[in-house]
Amino acid sequence: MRIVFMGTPEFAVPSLEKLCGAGYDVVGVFTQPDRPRGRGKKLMPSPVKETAQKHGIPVFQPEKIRRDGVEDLKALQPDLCVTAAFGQILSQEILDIPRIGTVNVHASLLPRHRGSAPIAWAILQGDREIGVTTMMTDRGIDTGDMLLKKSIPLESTWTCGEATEVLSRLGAELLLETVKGLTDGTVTRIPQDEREMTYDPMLNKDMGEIDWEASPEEIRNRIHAMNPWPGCSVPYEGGRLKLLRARVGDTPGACGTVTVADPKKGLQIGCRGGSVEILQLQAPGGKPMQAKDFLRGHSLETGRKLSGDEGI
RNA sequence: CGCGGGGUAGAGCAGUUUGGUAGCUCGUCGGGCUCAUAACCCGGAGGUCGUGGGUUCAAGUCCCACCCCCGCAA
Repeated sequence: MRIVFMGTPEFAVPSLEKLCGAGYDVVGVFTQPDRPRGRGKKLMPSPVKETAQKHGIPVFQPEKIRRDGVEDLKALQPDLCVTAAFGQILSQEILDIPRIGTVNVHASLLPRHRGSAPIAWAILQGDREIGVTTMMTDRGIDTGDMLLKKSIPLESTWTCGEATEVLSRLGAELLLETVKGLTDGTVTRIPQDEREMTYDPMLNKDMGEIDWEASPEEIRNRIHAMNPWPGCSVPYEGGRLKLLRARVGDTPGACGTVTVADPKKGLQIGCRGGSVEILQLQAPGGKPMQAKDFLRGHSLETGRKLSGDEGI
């Protein structure tokens, strides 16, 4: 079976690897064009491109596949297309090319969390379970019929980055099952219940703003959901102190004020109905570190307010 | 040449402007105190100050080059 894979970030890599490892004939890979990224503004290939090249698979990087990629895709004569966090919307013309159709790997339990940042939104909204769904891609955004679904409990310690890693592996397994089931006819298409669907917008920097009037759980969820991007931070000595990891604390105090700051006891900040303990943070110019390590070299006064422009 | 911050003991930092004995908090090791300790007291070990060169009587500090780490830009 001739498969064409479309994907871009790290999340899609295990799916591509699994297909190759299972012996499927991946005849081409579509991914986003190299973008200037990283320090020095160098042109960087996407993780999926690097993986494809490692396997010697031809790579196509149209700026807009529905405009510049149609002929290339037709020439590949795919039986099946697989998308995973590709980052481009497919036109009907594209969808009509593969004989069997196009399967998408989506990192949520559809119909909840349609959109491009499903994992972050699941964490942000306090979901107890997260998961992946494979589906037939159609012209809408994550609206197609579902094929297989797998869920796991969401650990309260997980950041979005960590959950993404776990789900990318789960998604790869599910994709393999789906492709198998699709070829031997054992999977069935299940329409999404539109009444239960939610569509979540892309993340932006403003979402890294912490409302200290929120509950400890809500604040922890936000910190974890925004890690690694866009990140939650508070003003600190002219820069920003990034808050990377947290848990519910045990030292209540006024919202947004430091209630504990000690190399041995850790760092806690008061919020509605309790406090949040900051476990891991990142100072300007520094690497991520444990909050207790940070406090060995920086002293924070208890009672200091860290909301607003003042910082800490 | 996109902009900026940084590299000093096991960890986190100060010291660099103005060159002159390597400091702080914590950890660690030994001793003491205590019913007890994330408590306290005493003592010790632990450092090529990122690398190479230069200036100087003298360089963590000034000059040049290089290496590495991090933030912003999605």
